[in-house]
Order: sequence, then C-alpha cells, then structure tokens
Amino acid sequence: MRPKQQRGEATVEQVLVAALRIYASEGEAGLTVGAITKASGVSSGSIYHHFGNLHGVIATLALRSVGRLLDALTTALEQATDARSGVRAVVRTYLDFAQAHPEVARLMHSVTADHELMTRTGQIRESQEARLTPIALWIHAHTKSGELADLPTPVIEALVLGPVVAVVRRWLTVGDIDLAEADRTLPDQIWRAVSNVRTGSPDTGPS
Amino acid sequence: MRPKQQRGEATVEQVLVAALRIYASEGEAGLTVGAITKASGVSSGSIYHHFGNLHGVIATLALRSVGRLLDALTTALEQATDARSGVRAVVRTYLDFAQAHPEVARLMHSVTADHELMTRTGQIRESQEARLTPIALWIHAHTKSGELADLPTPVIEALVLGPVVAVVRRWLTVGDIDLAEADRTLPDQIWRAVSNVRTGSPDTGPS
DNA sequence: TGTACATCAGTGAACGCGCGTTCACTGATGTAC
DNA sequence: TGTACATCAGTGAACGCGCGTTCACTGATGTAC
Repeated sequence: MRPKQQRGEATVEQVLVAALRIYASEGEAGLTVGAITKASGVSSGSIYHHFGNLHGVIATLALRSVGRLLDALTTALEQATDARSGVRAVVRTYLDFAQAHPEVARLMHSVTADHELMTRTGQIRESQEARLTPIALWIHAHTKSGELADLPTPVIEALVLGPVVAVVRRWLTVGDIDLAEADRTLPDQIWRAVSNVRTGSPDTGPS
Repeated sequence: MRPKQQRGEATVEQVLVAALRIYASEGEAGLTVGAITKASGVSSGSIYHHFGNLHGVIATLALRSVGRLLDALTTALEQATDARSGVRAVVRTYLDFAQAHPEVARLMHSVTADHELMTRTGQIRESQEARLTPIALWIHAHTKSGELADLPTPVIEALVLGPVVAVVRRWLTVGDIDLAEADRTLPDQIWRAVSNVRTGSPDTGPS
C-alpha cells in the first residue's frame, strides 16, 4: 500500500482510478481483479504486491473517497463563523462535491463504504475516546452555545446530512432532482430543522 | 413465483424467510443458493422452480419488504388530517417499523433494494404518468394548500425521509442512537424543515 | 564515474474453490369421467 | 366412490465458468563502496 519507488506510486494510482471507474459503471459486483487488470493494464500479481488482496483495493478506495469528502466538509466548517453559516456551508459543500465527483459519491453511498466508514469511526472512538472528529466537536460546541437544538450529536448529523444524502442518491439513481436548485433551497430548510428556536412570546409555545 | 399448490406457497415462504435471515447476518455477498438451501431445507432445484434464478429470490424479497413499509406509511398518511400530523406520523411509522423489523430495514437500506425500488418507481412513472403514488399525491396536495414549503416533491421526500433513514442506518450499524428518543424528537424537527413559514412581519424577511 | 548487489516492482500462467444453473427423475396433488 | 392422468412441486448430482490468489521468475531502481 505504501510503495517505495516512484513507479510503484503511479501503479497504485492507475489501479485506484480504474477501480473507481469500474465501480461507477459496473457496480460493486463488477469490481473483480480481472476487470481491474483489463482496465488498468496492471497485472494481477502487481495488484497483490501493492494491495495484498482485492479487499485492500476496495478499502483503500473507500477510505480515500470518504477522506476527501470529510476534508472538504471540515474545511467548510472551519471557515464558518456561526452555527447557521456552518450548517449551510456543509450542505452546499456536500452537494458541490457530489456534482463534481459523482463516481466518488456513488461509491460512498454504497453499503461497503458505509460499513468501512462506520468501522473506522468505531476504531477511532475506541482508541481515542476524548479526541472526537472535528465535525462532532463543532456540533457539540454549537449545541452548548445554544445555537443548535439540544439533541444528541448523531441526531444533529442525521438531520443535516440525511436530506443531503437522500437528494444526492435520488439525483444519482432517478435523476429527477435539480442539484443547482437544491443548492439554493436545501441549506435554509435544513437549518430550520437543527436551529434552536427561542420562544419569544410565552403564549406561542408548542402543545 | 406464483405457486399453484398449497405446499408451493409454503416453500416460497420458507425460502424468503431464510433469505432474509441470511441477508441480515451475512450480508448480500453471503446470500448464495447454497446458503439458502442449507438454511431453508429447500433444494436448489425447487428454488429455481419457484424463482427462476437467484436474482428472482432477491428481487421478490426486496419488493415485498419495500411494499410492507410503503403500506405502513400510506396508511399513516391516510389517517392524518393536516400536513403536520401527516409528516409526524410518517416519521414515527418509519422508526417504529425499523425497530419492529430490523432485518427488513437492513435489507431495504442496501444498494440492491434501493435500485430495485428506484427501477420500480421508474416503471410505474413511465406506464402511468398521471397516477402518482399516494405519498407523492399527498405531498403535492399539501404543497398546493400552502401547508408544506413550495419545493419539488422529491425534495420534500428527501427532507422528511432523509433524516429518518440516516438515524435508522446509524442505529443499525453503530448503535449509538436511542430510537425511542428519536421517536420523540425527530417528528417535530423534521416538520420544521418542510413546513411553510408565513412571515408575519415584513421586516423579518431573509436576506 | 563505475560497478555490484539488495530490494522493490511487475508479469502471467496455473490452481482450486465455490458459485449459479441445469436436468433427468421421483413423488404429490388435484381433477375429469 | 374409484381411478387414470396431467400438471405441479421437489430432489440432488453434475457441470462449467469465473473468481481470488499464488508463485517462480524477470526486470528496474537505488545505493554503497
């Protein structure tokens, strides 16, 4: 996985690029060693030299894809001043990412990548209880400050990312959604779901 | 798929029950003909007699599972009087369904079932443009009445079901979410995201 | 600057395994007369 | 009520295919002296 010569890095890159392309067009079941060798020109032996086995290829690809999106989301969060701008930026960043890299989005929405991500998250959580992921930290901080609704962090995550994931999935499979329009409307709608509503007049409280 | 003798129906049922159990524990890759014969006691030949091929088993299972959930959601909608109670009922029904049938939920959240559902939806849409699914109709009606935000139907669907799906997925994989608590909080939060906000005072409009 | 050599990178034929699927056959069921 | 018969349901050994993986080998690279 960590090549020690330049040509090794190039080979690894070729394999991952081919694997992503195959996954996007043929699905997970189509991602075989034979398909990768044919699409990349890299021999099976070489693939095994660099990745150990087929699962190594898929795991590397999934981890790398998820990492790129998380980097984008984290960067968006860091530039936000308040909770509202942060939530809106995350939503827009996710949608932009999906539009720019639909194949990566398709991979990440698969069960395998999902499982990979969840497992990783679990590993991180186990090994370092205190050091939460930046996103979770951000949510925690803005929940405490009273800007976000007082809900568990995973629920806030679900309220923010759930609709975005659903929109992207629909866009990828059915295609009857205009991502540009979603970019305009979704951020505000989602913000409503997670913002903390301070009841201004005491007589308008919910039943 | 449509057995003409009573024992045939029983066999089909055994196969589907076993297949669902295998899927829940071993995942999609573990759902082989051999595994089904071993788990159900039904011979491979009999499986092919009833389902044609392995894909037939998976397709039947996915369609049946999705159908059950849609029935539950539709029933919940029909009993709702206004938009708010409808949205809240759908959210609660989905969460209750997932809690009552976690294996079915796991199957439905897979890529295959998703694809199956999307394809089916597409077929329905093609063959009968006007006759929308009851859920889409309901959304359309309440968007027109001004209760729901003026957004495309798929976006409303994403705003309502997206967070619910995300919460259930997280509950199934990581398990750090309390479904009972989600049942209490999610319906209201989600309603905020899709409800139409009538600006009472003109000076508080968004930028 | 040359050269010897250890290590890394890459090849592709070969292997065995497990998969989905087929098929000739037996047994059960329901129905027509 | 009996019986003959067409159809449905079910069996499991057998098959071939494509898969992931291995391995003996060649070639490329970088480095020590």
